[in-house]
Parts: sequence; structure tokens; C-alpha cells
Amino acid sequence: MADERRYRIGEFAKLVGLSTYTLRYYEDQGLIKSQRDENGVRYYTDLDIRWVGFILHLKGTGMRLNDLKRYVKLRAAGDATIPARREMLQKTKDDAEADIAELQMHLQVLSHKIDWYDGKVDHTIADSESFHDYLQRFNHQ
Amino acid sequence: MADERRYRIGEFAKLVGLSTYTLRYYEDQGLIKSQRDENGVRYYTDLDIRWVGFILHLKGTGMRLNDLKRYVKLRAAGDATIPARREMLQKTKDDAEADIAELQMHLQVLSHKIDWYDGKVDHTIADSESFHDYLQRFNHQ
DNA sequence: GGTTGACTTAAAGTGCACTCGAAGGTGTTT
DNA sequence: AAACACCTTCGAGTGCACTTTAAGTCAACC
Repeated sequence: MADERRYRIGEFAKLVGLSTYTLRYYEDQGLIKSQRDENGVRYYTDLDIRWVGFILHLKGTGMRLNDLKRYVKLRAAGDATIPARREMLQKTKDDAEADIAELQMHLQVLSHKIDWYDGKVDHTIADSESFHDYLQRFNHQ
Repeated sequence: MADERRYRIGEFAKLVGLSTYTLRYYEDQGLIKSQRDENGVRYYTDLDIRWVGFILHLKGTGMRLNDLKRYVKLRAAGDATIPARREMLQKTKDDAEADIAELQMHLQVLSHKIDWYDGKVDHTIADSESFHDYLQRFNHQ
């Protein structure tokens, strides 16, 4: 209720960690709204901080601007779109989890390579053993 | 040793999951090498499959082309660069792990939002409770 | 002998998400 | 009165990693 505190774009930008350029760009794109004072100068409130924060969580999970726009439109269309929004978030979540799984798979190879380098340096791995052969050791099952 | 089997670029592209364009581009950039037959046509061997596979693991963990180029140069410079290469991989690994941690943090908020939607739909969360308030429940400690 | 797949260089195009600048304006602070 | 922060439109620039095209040549397969 009490959104007394008003932030102009410069201050707001610092609070949310975006540039003023980006804030205007997001507004153009329909992702965020701002209010205007009597001189036409944008201002934001604490509610806007929360909203931008949430947008950044969505972006942080890999959601694209286009999907974000779609989400915002659904939101504006009222509670009837909650199931659709839920589905969007679920898909985003599933995708992100798949990305993490893939990333971790790549990371595992990378970790083995680091170990292999260490083995080469301290001679606990034979000079003759290639990384490919070394990797085979871990590919049982 | 026995790298009898030769793959021309089209076949090789399918094997490694890259386009022929990309393979030539990577060769331009110095990331991969190819051999040539008597007509000047590129061919690759099983060793090249492994190498591209490894490159893709590195890319998969978020390594940039420029860093990949640097890595390849170090590799070409011999065993003396193993510590430097190891460091590159370690940094890539650390960065990727930081990325995952951040991603998971964002995912957690997203999961809560999904739960919140579910709570709204089945009325186990009061109509009056905002997501922001709901989130506070999980921010103790 | 036509289709397919390869070759070359160099340049332009794509997609995403900003990021910046020009040019001219208003209002507040020092 | 200058400096500063904001406003507008809108087009151009950035960075990354490809992706495609053009235009011409060459060789193998059916």
C-alpha cells in the first residue's frame, strides 16, 4: 500500500543493477512500467523493485525477452492466465534443470582432465596414457 | 595409432554434430586441423573426433572461442604449458560452478513462484498473500 | 553426364540483448 | 549560470558465434 518512496531512473537503476538505458529499453518492450511526475519524469516505487527483481530471476533462469513479454501479457490479462503462466515457469524450470545437468556432464570431463594434468605432473599417470584412455577408466557402466 | 578411417567434412560434421560451415570456421580460427587428400579435400580421423569432442566439452562449460584459441596455442607449445592449461581449465570450472550456483538460486525463486501459483489455484494460499510475502516465509536465516 | 559434395576467399547476414549517441528540450541543484 | 539529471525519437553500434552467399572449380558416383 504505502509506496511513498519514489525513485528516479538513475537511483532505481543502481538499486536494481541495470543501466538507465536498459530500464528504458525494458519499458519500450513492455516488461516494466514507470509512473511520471508532474514534469513527465519517470519514477519507480518499491513495488517496481520487486517486479524487476522477479524479472531478473526469470532472466537468470534463461528465459528470453520474448517469453518474458508473453509472460507479462498473460499477467496483465488477469488471474485466468495463472495456469498458462505456471506452465511457462515450469517449462523454464525444466529447461534450466536440463541445462544444469548438461553443464555438469561437461564439467565432469573437465574435472577429469584437470586430474589427468595433475597425474602427468606428479607422474602418478603414465606418460604413455592418453586422456582418452584415462577417461575410459570412469566410463564403466 | 591406427587412424585408418578417413572422414570427409560432411560425414565428420554429422559425427560431431557441427555444420560443415562451423568446422571450416573452427579451422580458420585455429581450433581444429584437418588433413588433405591428393585432391586437396579435407579429411578427419578418429583422433579428430576425440579432439572436437573435447572442444565441445570445453565450450559446453562456457569457455569462449578466444580462450579456446589460447588453450590450443598452449597445447601446441608442448608439455611445459601444462600448468597454464590446467589453470585455464580450473578457472573455467570455477566459473561454471559459480554459474550453476546462481542458476540454482534463481531456480529456487521460480520454484516458489510455481508453488505459489498452485497454492492460489487450490486456495491453500490466501488470496491476499502476495508472492513477495509468501517468499518471506522461506527467507528465515 | 548430371547430381552431389567438396574446394577457395571474402564479405554480408543473423539473432540476441543490449548500449550508445545525436540533437534538442525541461527542471533542479550548486 | 553552469552542471546535472532527466526527457524524446530513432537509428546505429557492439559482441559473440556462427551462418550463408557468391562465384567459380574440381572430382567421384550412378
